[in-house]
Amino acid sequence: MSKKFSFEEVYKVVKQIPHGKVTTYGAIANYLGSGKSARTVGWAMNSSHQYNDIPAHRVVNRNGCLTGKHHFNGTNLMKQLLENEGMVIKNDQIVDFKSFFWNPKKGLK
DNA sequence: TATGTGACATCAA
DNA sequence: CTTGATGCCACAT
Repeated sequence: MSKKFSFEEVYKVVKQIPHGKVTTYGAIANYLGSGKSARTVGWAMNSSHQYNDIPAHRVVNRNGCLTGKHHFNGTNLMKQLLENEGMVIKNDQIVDFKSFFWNPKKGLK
């Protein structure tokens, strides 16, 4: 049941991420119907730079690693934002990531 | 129309 | 446990 999706769909989901929670590219892709298009989701984030309502810092890879921090303003901006949301970052990785994980299927229902 | 790309995910050794 | 290689899909040129 593979389904196609647009970047706009990705943005919509990312914008729905609750404060203090995070999700993964794969989860978004799976929620949109294409579990194998996680890369495309990441690419959508890349384009999200031209927007200002996309909390891309709440989207990380499956390991909870801040993969996209290099694409932010500098280096520690993403980390600061996540810490500001109430989580702890260690070695560019979210501590107890699964506890902060937010599933789009449950969140949006 | 075809080719290249990328902030991932998963498997094998 | 760590590292390397492969598959995958939507978008830009």
